[in-house]
Amino acid sequence: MTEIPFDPYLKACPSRTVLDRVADRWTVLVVGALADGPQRFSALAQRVDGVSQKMLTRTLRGLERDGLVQRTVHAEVPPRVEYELTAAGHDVLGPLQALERWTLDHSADVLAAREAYDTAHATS
Amino acid sequence: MTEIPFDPYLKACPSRTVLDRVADRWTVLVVGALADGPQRFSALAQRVDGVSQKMLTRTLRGLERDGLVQRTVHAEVPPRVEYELTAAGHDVLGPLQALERWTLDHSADVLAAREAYDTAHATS
DNA sequence: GAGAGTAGGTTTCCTTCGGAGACTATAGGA
DNA sequence: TCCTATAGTCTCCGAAGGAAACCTACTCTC
Repeated sequence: MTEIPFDPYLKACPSRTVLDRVADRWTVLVVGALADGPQRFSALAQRVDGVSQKMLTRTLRGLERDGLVQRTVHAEVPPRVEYELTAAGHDVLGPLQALERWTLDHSADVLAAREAYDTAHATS
Repeated sequence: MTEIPFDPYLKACPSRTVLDRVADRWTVLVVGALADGPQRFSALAQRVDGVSQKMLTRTLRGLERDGLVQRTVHAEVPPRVEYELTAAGHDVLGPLQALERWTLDHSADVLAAREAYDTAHATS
């Protein structure tokens, strides 16, 4: 088989577009929110505070397109749509939750560093 | 001590801004490029193909402000500036490289899923 | 049978972000 | 005197993201 060395450091490499999907703030939060199991659109909108409907829709569509999320429409009234992680989606959960955990563990440090930096670089 | 439960799922939580820094495509690539050791600005610009000078500068400044990168100016002519990861920067390297590795390992699957999706949803 | 409610979007408008490319400061060398 | 090299900054413009109104389909209430 042909050896295609994916390299996201190259602008033109398709893997760059994959990285773009995954290294995104809404992706991290939405996939993280789906870790507990299937969720409805409105439940996700509540859980991921501050996401606009447009961006939630776009993020979910993107994840569905990339095979990370399964979208299921239940033909009821009012309609019910459920999103859940696919096998590939569970795969990416590991790295993304690692990122999320790092954020939790180091937020205090980072915020302190910011304050120190801003103090040191204040327009005197 | 006061218990401040950081939660990036909340819009107003400061940890959201930390996640924004770290869940960013340029951050992933720049920190990844610094994994091999100190790098000069121009070396980073070459390694991270497609990054504009503006975004490279902004990303590095942000990482410096957050205490993840150390910036060292050598007073020479022409000037020489070196960037290297701090201890905290090495900490975040783990999750970020995990993401990068996932991207490498799953790009083919994701690209295939995209093609399948686009075929299925083509405007007929 | 007119109007309201509900879920999951889509559309519109406006602000902000990101990219391309020109411009800057500095000092040694031709 | 002019050129070069480095690490940026500045300016302009198009694209992305956020807020909020609108849409659809059906069902329930009055």
